[in-house]
Formats: sequence, C-alpha cells, structure tokens
Amino acid sequence: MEYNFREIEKKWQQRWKETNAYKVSNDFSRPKCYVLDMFPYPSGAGLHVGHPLGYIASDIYSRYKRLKGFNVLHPMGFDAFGLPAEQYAIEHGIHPAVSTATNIDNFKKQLDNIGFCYDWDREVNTSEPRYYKWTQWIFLQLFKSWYNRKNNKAESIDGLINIFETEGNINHSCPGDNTIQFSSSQWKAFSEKEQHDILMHYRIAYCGYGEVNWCEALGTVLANDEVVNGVSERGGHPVVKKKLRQWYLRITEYADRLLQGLETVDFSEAMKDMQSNWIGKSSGAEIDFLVLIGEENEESEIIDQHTDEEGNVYDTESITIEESLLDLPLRVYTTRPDTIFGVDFMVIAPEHELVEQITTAEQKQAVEDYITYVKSRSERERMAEKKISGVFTGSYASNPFNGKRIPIWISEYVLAGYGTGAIMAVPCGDERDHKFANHFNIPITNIIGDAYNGEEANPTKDAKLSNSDFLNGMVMKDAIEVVISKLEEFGIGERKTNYKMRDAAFSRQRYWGEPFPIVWKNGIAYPLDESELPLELPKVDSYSPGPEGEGPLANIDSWTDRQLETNTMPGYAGSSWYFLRYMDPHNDETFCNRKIADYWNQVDIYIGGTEHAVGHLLYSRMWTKCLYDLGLIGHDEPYKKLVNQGMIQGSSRFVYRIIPVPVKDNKPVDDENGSTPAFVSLSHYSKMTSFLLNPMVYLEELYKKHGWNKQYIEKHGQVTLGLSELHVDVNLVDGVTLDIEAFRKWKPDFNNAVFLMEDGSVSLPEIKYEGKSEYICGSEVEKMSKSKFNTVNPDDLVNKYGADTFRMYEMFLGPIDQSKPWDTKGIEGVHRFLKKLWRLFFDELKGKVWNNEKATPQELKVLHKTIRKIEDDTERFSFNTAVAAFMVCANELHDLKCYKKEILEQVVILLTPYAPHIAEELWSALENNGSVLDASYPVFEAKYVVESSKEYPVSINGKLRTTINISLDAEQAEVEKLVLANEVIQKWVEGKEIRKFIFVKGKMVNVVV
RNA sequence: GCCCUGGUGGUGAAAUUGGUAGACACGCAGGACUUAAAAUCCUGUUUGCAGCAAUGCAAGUAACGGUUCAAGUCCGUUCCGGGGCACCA
Repeated sequence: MEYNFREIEKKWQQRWKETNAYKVSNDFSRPKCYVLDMFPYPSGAGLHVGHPLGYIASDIYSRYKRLKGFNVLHPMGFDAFGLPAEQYAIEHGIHPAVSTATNIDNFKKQLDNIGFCYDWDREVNTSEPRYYKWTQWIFLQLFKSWYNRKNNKAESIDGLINIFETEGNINHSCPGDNTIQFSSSQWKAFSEKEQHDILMHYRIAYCGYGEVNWCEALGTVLANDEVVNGVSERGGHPVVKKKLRQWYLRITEYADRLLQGLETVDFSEAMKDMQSNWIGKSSGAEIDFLVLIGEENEESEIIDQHTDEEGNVYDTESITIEESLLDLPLRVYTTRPDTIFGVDFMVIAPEHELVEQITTAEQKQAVEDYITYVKSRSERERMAEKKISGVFTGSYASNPFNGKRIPIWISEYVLAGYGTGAIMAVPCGDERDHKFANHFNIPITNIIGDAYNGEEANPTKDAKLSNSDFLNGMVMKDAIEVVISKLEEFGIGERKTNYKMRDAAFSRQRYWGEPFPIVWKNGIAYPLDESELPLELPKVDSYSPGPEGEGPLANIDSWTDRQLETNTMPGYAGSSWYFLRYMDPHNDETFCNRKIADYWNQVDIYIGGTEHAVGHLLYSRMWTKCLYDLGLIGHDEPYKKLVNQGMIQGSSRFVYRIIPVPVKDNKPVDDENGSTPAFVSLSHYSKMTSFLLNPMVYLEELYKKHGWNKQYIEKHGQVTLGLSELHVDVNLVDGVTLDIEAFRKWKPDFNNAVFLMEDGSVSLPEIKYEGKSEYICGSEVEKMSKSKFNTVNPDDLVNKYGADTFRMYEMFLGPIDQSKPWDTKGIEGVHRFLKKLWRLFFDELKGKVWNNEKATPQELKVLHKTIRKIEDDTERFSFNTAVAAFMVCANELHDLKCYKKEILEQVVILLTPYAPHIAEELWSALENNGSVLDASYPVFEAKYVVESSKEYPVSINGKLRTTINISLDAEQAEVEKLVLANEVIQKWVEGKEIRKFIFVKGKMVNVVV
C-alpha cells in the first residue's frame, strides 16, 4: 500500500467540505483566536508560489490553535478594487467586475487545492456593493467627524457646530488653516458656503487641493512608480505636476496616537521603526526671518573678504541696491534653533509661495529655468538625487538676532510639503547644507569651534557654541531651549512639533474603486443619506479618464446630473477595515455587530509582507482608532501581533538575442523582413558585452556555417549587430540550462531559433540536437511577476507532489520572515519524508505494519523530544525547523523500527497543522474515531527526556580540543578534576600555568592557560 | 538620497539567552537491491595540509578592526543583495 497523495487529498478535501469542518461560529463561551492574512489582490496572473507562504504559516498556526481548544477565526477574502483590472478593462473592454470575478474564482480554486481551513462563508470582497456599502458608511462617519485636540478624540461635527455657535473657534484652532479665527457672532454671520468651507478644514475626511503627476498625452494621473525621468513609463510622454481637488484623511491628527499605540502592540522593532520614521515626529521651532527684496541696481562694492583654508578668496558684497522689506516674513522650521548664528543661507522649496515675490529681476530668468526643470522631476528623483542643484533668488533675509544678511536660495532638496517649505541652512552642522555651500561657494560660519574640521559638517548637539552672541560657551543641546524662549519672548517664532507624515490622499481619478457618497451643490459637499447606500458604481461604456484629469465617472451624464462626486476611493479604503467584516460578514444592519466585534476583538496574529509596513498598516490602525473614538468598536489597535513574511522572489532567466541591424549609408534602417532569431549562450554574451570579442565574429561564423540570412546581407550590404536580453520562462529552464526544444515551441516567433551553445557549437531547428553542449541562461533575482516569466504556479507542484508536500516544502524553505528566491529543487526531500512516514504505517508489500505494542522508553523519548520541539517551533513561527524536527523524528523511529500506535498516533496529531490530509488519513487508518482536526494536542512530559550526563565540549583558550562525558549533577570542583585528568587536555596544558577554569553547568568547559 | 532588512559549505539552511559552526534537506560521488529502470536503503561530502587508516593540525560565518575566558551572535567602519519612500497591491 503506497502513499497515494492524490486520492487521499481529494478524499479528505471533499469530506471536510461535506462535514463543514471549517465552519466558524461566534460562540462567545469559547476562548477565541483570530488569525489573519493580508488578503490578496486577485490578479489575472493567478496565485504564484509567493502568495501561499504566509497563508500556509497562518493555516498551520490556526490549526494548531484549534487542536489546543481555541475557537479560531481564520478567514480569507479579496482586496478586489485596483488599477490592473481597470487597465485590463481599458485594453479589452471587459468590465472590471467581470474580470475580477473570474480571477477570484481562479484564486479560490488554487487556494482550495492547498487545503486551507477557511470558512468561505465568511469571505469578503471589497468590490461588492454589500461590502463597500459599509466602506462608504464608515467614510461618512469620518466626513461627519472632527478631531478634538482637547481630549484627543474624534467627535461628531455637530458638536463642533455647537461650539462655534457659542464661542467661535477660539478654543479649537483650525487644523487645516490656523489663520482662520472667528467668534460666535462671526460664525453666525457666515454664509452657508463659508460655514461649510470652515467645517471642511476640521473634518477627518476632507476635501482640498493637491498635486498629482499629470500626463497630458495619456490623459491620466500617474503614480510616482509610473514616472521615470520625468516621463511616463508607458509611452515616454511628458509628465507635469497638476493641482487637483482631492479627498484626504486627516491622519496627521492621529500621529501621536499612532506613535504611542506602537508601544502596546507586538510588532518587530524594524516594523515599529519604519512606522515611527514615516510618522517622523520632530520637535524644534518655527522662526520668522524678515526678507529684503533687492530691486534693480547694478552697483556693488566689496566690503569683506573671506578666505578658506585652501586659500580661495570669496567676496562678500555689499550690494548698494535699493531694498524693500517684504510685508510677510519668511518662516522656516528647524529642529536646531541653537544653530541660529550659523545660518549662512536660506533655502526655499521651488513651490514656495514667496518665490515669485522675492525673485529679483536680475535672477528672474535663472529662477524660471530652474523651476521648469524641477517641475519635470518626480518627488522620488528629487529625494534620491546626489547632484546638488539650486538657484539664487537675488534677495536676502535678515537674521532676527543679529541682522546678518543671508542670501535666499531655491533648491529641490527642500520639499514644499514638509515644515514650512523653507529652511535656514547651517553648513557647519548639516551635511546637505554643507555640500550646497561648497558647491555654490557660500562662505561657512563656524559656530562649533574645533568640532568643525572645515571638511565636513558635524551634526553634534554636544559641542560648545562660539561665534554665537548670547549663546557663546553654551552646550548646543542646552541652547535649544534658550533660543526658543527668546524667540517666543520677542514674538519672532515659536516652539513647534512637526511630522513628516502628511494627510493621506484619499481620492483617485479612476473608475474601479468605491464611489464617494457625496453630492456637490454650489461648491458644498453634502453627504448622501445613509439610506441611499450603497452608492453603486454606474455602468460605463469607456473606462478612460474624464476631462482635465477627472475620473471616468465624470464622463457619465447620469452621474454628473446628480452632481455626485466623480473621484473614487483608493485601494486601501476597503482594506482599512476588512478584518472587522470577517467577524460578521452578512450583517445588513451595521458594518459589524458590536458584541461580535468585542468577542473576536483584536487580530491575535496578522501575517503579511513588509511592503505594507507604512501604507495599509497605518491606515487601518487609524480607521480602528476613529471607529473606537466614535464608540463603534471597543479596541483601538487592530492587530495584537504582526508577523512579517518574507517575499518569495522570482529567479528570472535570460536568453541573449543577437539582432542584426541593417545599415545603409552608415545609418541603421528598419528591418523589413525580420530575421531568424539567434541566441548566444551566457559566456558568449558576457564576452561580447565586455568587448573582449567582436560580436561580428559570431555572426560571420553563423553565416559561414549555415548560410543564415544571406539574402538579408546581400540586400542591405552591411549589417551591424544589436544585443538584447530577453526574459525566458523559468519553467523552460533547468537550473540555468535552457530546454531549447521547449523554447522553440514557446512562441511562434522562435520556432526556427538558432542557438550558439556554451561550447561554441550551433544548434539549428531542423536537426534534433543531441550533443553534450548546453545553452546557459543568465539569471537574476527579481520580484515575481508574470511579465518577467519567473512565476511558478503552485497548482503544478500540488499536482506533482501533493498539497501536503507543497505546504511543508514552502515552510522548509527557510525562516518565514526571510525573503528568498523561489527554487523548486529541494521539494523531493520533503516528499520523501512523507513517504518515509507512511512506511511506518504501511509497507508496500506487507500492507499494514503498525501495531498496538507498548512503547519503549527510547521511543517515548523520541516522541516527547518531538512534541517539545514542534510545539515550541510552532509557537514562535519557526516552521522550517519544525519540518526538520519531523524529519528527525521519522528517521529515528525508522531506525528504531517503531511501528507502534501509541507513538505514531501522537506524531500524527503533531503533523496535522502541517500536513492535514495525510494526518487525517493516517488517523483514520489507526482506527480512531472522529476527525484528527479536533483531536487533543499531545502533552509534553519532561520525565521521558531527562538526561543524566552530557558530552561536555572542553576548550583550551576558547579552542575546542575534546569532549568529555560528565554527569549533569557534577559541580565545578569535580569537573575540574575530571577535565584535567583527561589525556587530550593534559597534552595541551602540559607545562603551562592554568590561569582560569571556566565551567558553565550544562553547557561547556573552557581552560585558560 | 532616506528608512528597514539580509550576507554562514556546491545549494536552501540550522545554531532560540555570547558557549561544540554547518542540524535537517537538496545536489554530487561511491555502494546495495534489480536483467534494467524507478522506488528504497547504506556510506561519504566546509576548505587546506599530513596520514594506508582511525585520525590529527590549521583556516573558516561578506571585508577590516574592537570588546570578551569565549563572537555567526555584541560594538565600529566599509562593500554587496532585497523591500519601502505616499496613485502598484
């Protein structure tokens, strides 16, 4: 009787379905455990081997907790709104809902193949109206709320209106625009529009204006990702910044709570770091600088000279131009007000509102040119740029403490969205400022004495200040407070806490997302009545964007006639609360019943990739806090513990095509006929690209040998050569060796392909190649994606080895949190293990071999060692070592020829979470009643594994020399005697003085001589 | 550029708290069974040197430096890979 995994897995999957084995009830009397995966976007490419990594881990943990007696919620659903479906719709005219439904069917089939314990009755799909009804409903709650800073809580906007009516906004400054101030009588005098505009500045979900990457040629808004070097990734069209009306979530009001909340959850330190860095809390001060605007005048005189240590002389010019004082000061944000006397220049962002006003006529052209340049650059490029760029405005600021004239520059390294969009530059203390000063020859003032070496900036806070007027001699970190109180005393600045995090952009100019339940009348946004939800997406004929960057909904008359909002919500809307819907997925009265939400409460284990570290995780944490503030749920952190799964990367393979490019009159001309595809093996490619070998030699070789493309040469007279790298389907490659027959069949274009093999021989299509030489592919580790042909489909592996093998192999691959390229190579080993385990129960010839004999102490020791290891490893998500422990166990039982039910049945239970199908089969084969899914978990008993002695490693000076078996009870004196009496040790210590004898009980011995 | 993360045999990896580096597998080599193959089983497998051999010695966890009786593990510097950086999900 052999291990027929196909039959076994089919049988039990069916049986579990029939018996509703994975049905989860909201049984409040039982202890609960909520195990959640980050749900997938159902892409057209289907599931690849990277997806199940986390799903298998959570499935194992869920099944383990179930065996331990918990009521386990382990649901699955689909994050079904998204750009790919929309793009597919644009290209193929298929409604996103249709392609999404197809994809989901496919995903579910693939997931079921692997044998997960989902209760599909609880499936959620964010794109279904019955789900997004509640996404819209929650949005309305956010729209109808404001953040009360007095008690740090979201509250109903009606309460705020009451406050405005009685006292104006004197006690609740406006988060959207702190210049807005009004009394109760002023409030009452405002028009309805004015009142709504003010309320909009308080709402948690609000409307404002923001810049997007606008591509005129594509008529659409692009992600930073899709913009490369200022042009669109698709098509290479120019991209510019464009201001559009946008919805936002006021997540900045939650910055502090999101930060504090991290202390209450079990996330990795790395994850917490990433989130706190994203929030980017810093404290410092805002300082006002008066601005002197230069007016046209050319006279100037040199009043001072500055010489640097290399002897270069810089002039400081007193420009005797007429200057006028700008009415508005230039406000900067700094975390280091203590360095105020070291300010040598100011830098403002290219988008800063004062740019136009302070640019002098002389500098106008230069500034305009610079701004044009900056506009073409993405934010990413601006941040990543090493090159220093900038332009002088022609104007000066005045240091508020000593009146020093400070030139004002514009540079892209200052971002408009952070702080005030302007900085005071202190080159001796800040590296970027230092580089900028050096690049533009701006003299540097040293305010930290010896701590500045003239070569590079020193960002210390511990140096003593010099050249700093009333701060001289003070330690920098002490001076911070002194300066801030002076600033506040003189009214030229104030203490300020800043966050890098910006409010979350919450609208997209797309079709395939949740419509906003908002109606616009006379420029006022009115919420739709809750009874009108869900506001369903209308049918459209075209998914192309509307005019001026509006979403496709703007093209629909029936939509615009009702004056409905034409933007849709972003991908993360539905995923910000889905974990609550799983608890109560069919509720039509509310998004989730409060009692049920209180029972399931926080997600106990959340498994997903680090790519969501800052986006999804922060948004869902914020939504949870809002719902908590509004009294809709009872907990304010969604996830108790987060486990990061590493990314399974694709291991791409490349073939190298040589393309002859016909040349006429020294210019390449278009290839009219196409040509025989020819590929060169890796080492030839490397030589060609490194110019060690003339590519033409290869080509001529091919011509000579095979008359390849002769007509072509005759026609064009001359041929040069192009080389290109092509992704080849990894499934056509064994290791790095290409299956050239399969490759020729892969695409019609390639069926007559010619190969230059690694050893220099040539493979032609008409001759079946039987030589020993190989075509070697190049390889690279990349993200797994269909377009890179590096995906591996789990279905194929499940089909070949079975779901249990596949599950265990994915776990055996390495630690769950580690990223690694996929490699199918080792799967045989895991499969062999399951076959070996099977043979402890059944023999191919003899049939049943298991028996009811009594277990020996040795066998019990193996069992209990395994129980301890598996339980421990499962608890700490060390699944790879758990699989190894199963192998060790099977090997040892095999060596002991242990076929005893007493032992085997316990092992089967241990194995259930990992390989449920074979476990269920063996459980029933052992003549047990009921399902192994609800068996009771083995209990470790220490008495079976106690050891009386240990093979102690003995080192001399830290180098291992021998091991000595010593009783575990032995104390230092006894051990010392035994060790020093040892032959090997004596040889090493002979004639040397023993300086120290280190003995760690149960661990090791080290003799220092 | 900034934030996070990783680097250990031919390969995936193990070493949980600073205490025997390479568990468990893959691959490879040799052998058994077989007419043969598959399957299965056994032996070996970090590198170098010495030895018929058991074995012994030396080196070794990206590189360099430090702390320690003891470092893959802690600290510093550098190099390389991966993820994220706000409209991919």
